[in-house]
Amino acid sequence: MSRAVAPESTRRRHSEREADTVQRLVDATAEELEQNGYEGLTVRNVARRADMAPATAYTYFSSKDHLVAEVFWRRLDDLPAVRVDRRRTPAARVAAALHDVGALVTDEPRLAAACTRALVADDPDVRPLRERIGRIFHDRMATALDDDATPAMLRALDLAMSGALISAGTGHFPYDQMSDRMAEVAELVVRTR
Amino acid sequence: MSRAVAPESTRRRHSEREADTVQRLVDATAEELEQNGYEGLTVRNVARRADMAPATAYTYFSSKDHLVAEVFWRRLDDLPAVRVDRRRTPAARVAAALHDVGALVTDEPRLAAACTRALVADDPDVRPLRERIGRIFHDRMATALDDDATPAMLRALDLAMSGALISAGTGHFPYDQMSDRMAEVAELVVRTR
DNA sequence: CGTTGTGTTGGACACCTGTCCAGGCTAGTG
DNA sequence: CACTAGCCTGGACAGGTGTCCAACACAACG
Repeated sequence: MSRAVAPESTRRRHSEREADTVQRLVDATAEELEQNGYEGLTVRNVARRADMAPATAYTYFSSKDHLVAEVFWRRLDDLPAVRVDRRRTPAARVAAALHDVGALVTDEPRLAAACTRALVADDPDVRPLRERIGRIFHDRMATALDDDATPAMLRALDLAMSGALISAGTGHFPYDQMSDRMAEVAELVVRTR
Repeated sequence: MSRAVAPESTRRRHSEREADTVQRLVDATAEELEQNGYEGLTVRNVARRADMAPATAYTYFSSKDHLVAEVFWRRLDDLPAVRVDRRRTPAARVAAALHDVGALVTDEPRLAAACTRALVADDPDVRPLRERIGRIFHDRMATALDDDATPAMLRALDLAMSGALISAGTGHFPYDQMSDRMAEVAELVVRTR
């Protein structure tokens, strides 16, 4: 990973200068989100915080949802790789693989809650980010389970993971329970063949 | 169920006349959604279609999300009750219980897709509807499984169901696969004790 | 037959959204 | 040093959002 090779999430390719502009926007979004949450978030506010004209922000991001999705994706992409301890049960390995994700959403609940909204947006620029994010979760769980998993198990875990993010994001349960809940699902879903 | 006793989803209690106004709004929302989808949906458009002033619509519904959530909830609430055939496997019973839900979202994909967005809104008027809708799914699955289910299994299925709705709603798979996918999850999750 | 209460109305409000584009600034090249 | 790309800017645009409120219509009641 990651920032070294220019990421392709935004609307255009990046020169060094542009990459910096994008980075400033990403940082400003995270700050704005932390302080004022999704409701307070405005592309124009973010631009002001990043000290640039709104039109510039719109050059790189098509909407606030795009901005939020990008921030979340970068956070996830920066997470340390999954390390698999094969002595543990499959459920424990899933929980471990999702531990960092759980910590992330627990640490930045407003970012996480914002994603609940942003990731379902049908802005065409959000879709690829949604897919990448889904793939990150999928790959973490697949890695954790390695050959204890069948495709059907992974499909079940993928569904549960989306559900967990949404449920926590809408306040159904606290973010810090997320990896435990997923462990519970894994417990039921996975068995050695 | 249902419409006979005034439902409490909307902002205010209803006289007969008000209940009629609300019903017109609900119908207009469904039509508007079917024809123009969520993006084209505007409280003012819905009001125009229902042949009333926008201010009137806002008296009963706080936002388009509230409108959409209400429509979906009414559709679900009107579904025939779950009938349990105990000779079938638990997974088959879950699939059967969700069959009507699958048919609903397959028949009205634009309504379903709109819900993907509307139900995560943090409009305070949406929350109770989100909860009721969650409860409908939960109860259908709990009824289908009866005492083959543990609380942990139901929690897992609840997560998977939210995930399924979101995944289908964002185009990850078609709505007509929803109950099959849930059957697959149930297959993994449920076993007799 | 008036009065009262309930529901509806239209229009103004402040603010947000995403788009557009002519013009300005600046770094790097020749 | 002058010039040209490349990037940024400011401001205007048409639309949408949700709120408010004074005025209105009309049924039901006494």
